[in-house]
Amino acid sequence: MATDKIGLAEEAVRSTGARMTRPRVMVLAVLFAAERALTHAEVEARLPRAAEVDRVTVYRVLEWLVDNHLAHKIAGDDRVRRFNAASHAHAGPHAHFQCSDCGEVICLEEAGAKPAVKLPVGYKQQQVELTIKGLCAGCVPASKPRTVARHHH
Amino acid sequence: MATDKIGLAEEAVRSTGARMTRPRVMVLAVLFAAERALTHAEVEARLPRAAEVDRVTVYRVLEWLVDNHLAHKIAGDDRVRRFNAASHAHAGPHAHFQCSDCGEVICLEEAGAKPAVKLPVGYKQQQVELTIKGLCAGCVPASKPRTVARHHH
DNA sequence: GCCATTAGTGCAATTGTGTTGCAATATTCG
DNA sequence: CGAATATTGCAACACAATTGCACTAATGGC
Ligand SMILES: [Mn+2]
Ligand SMILES: [Mn+2]
Ligand SMILES: [Zn+2]
Ligand SMILES: [Zn+2]
Repeated sequence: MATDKIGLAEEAVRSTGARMTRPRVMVLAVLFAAERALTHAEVEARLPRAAEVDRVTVYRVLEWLVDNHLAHKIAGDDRVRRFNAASHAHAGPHAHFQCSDCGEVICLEEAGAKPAVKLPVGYKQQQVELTIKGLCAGCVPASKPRTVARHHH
Repeated sequence: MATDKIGLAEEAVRSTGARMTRPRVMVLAVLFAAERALTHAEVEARLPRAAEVDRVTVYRVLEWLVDNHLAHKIAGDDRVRRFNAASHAHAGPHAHFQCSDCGEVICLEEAGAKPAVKLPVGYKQQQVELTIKGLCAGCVPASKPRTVARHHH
């Protein structure tokens, strides 16, 4: 499943200078192999049975990956955090899409520059986040009879 | 506290055509009187003692206000939802600021147009959200000795 | 104004995601 | 190898939000 990403993950973890542990490598490999942002539960589900990583450890590893710039975290409307490997494709700042039905999150390429906004005096800007909300392909009500089953919920 | 807003709130609730109830009026009045987006807990705390609205009802009323376009909901990084009355000032789409320390959310005027983004085929855009993250005036580490106590947490 | 209809509410229990404390384990470095 | 200590596993916890259901009250017709 994420087997071919393990080498990459090991290298990435080693590059931080911190200890290289199985949970860190396996979780990052799962993120590398993912086509979209994953929730904690999804990461856990995608870990190979043999990996056996504790729930709490997965939480801590995900946090650690974000702190070490190996992943980024997206806070969704549904109170669930989703994580993406910080790959080359999405190295810089970029926009996100979130499905308002199933919660799916994907990274987007950004066309123009982000608009400037004026903050009240004393406020300090750190980061600008642009999120498109809408329906993913799986959640758009089909005009023609549906062939695929609705994914989650 | 929110006494002078009650009339406005009554009118707004009535305008939806749905039943006018004390919880709806009181909660909306609290939002009208607020200078920033409020969490459920903050709304509850600002309701006059005499109002006596159940916790769950406050949740349901807030949701109802959003569905009826009398308020809008902002999902923060801290997994807490915040609500703002949909006043004239912030009738249209606008950006938000969220403090990454205390979680405070305020509405912002937007300067330029929102940048266009291209969605994958089959995806449908509903809404664009722009959020500035940073530190609010109360949370910016003071260069000069602090006089005001750190607000919340 | 009274009453029937039913939308809205209160209360208790429950869910779901994420956190904390602490003892046990495993990585790294000399 | 063995010490130092970063990381993990486990259990308990925190807390916003949701659900089920019986009870209450707003509304509209009479
Ligand atoms: Mn991303
Ligand atoms: Mn707003
Ligand atoms: Zn979807
Ligand atoms: Zn703040």
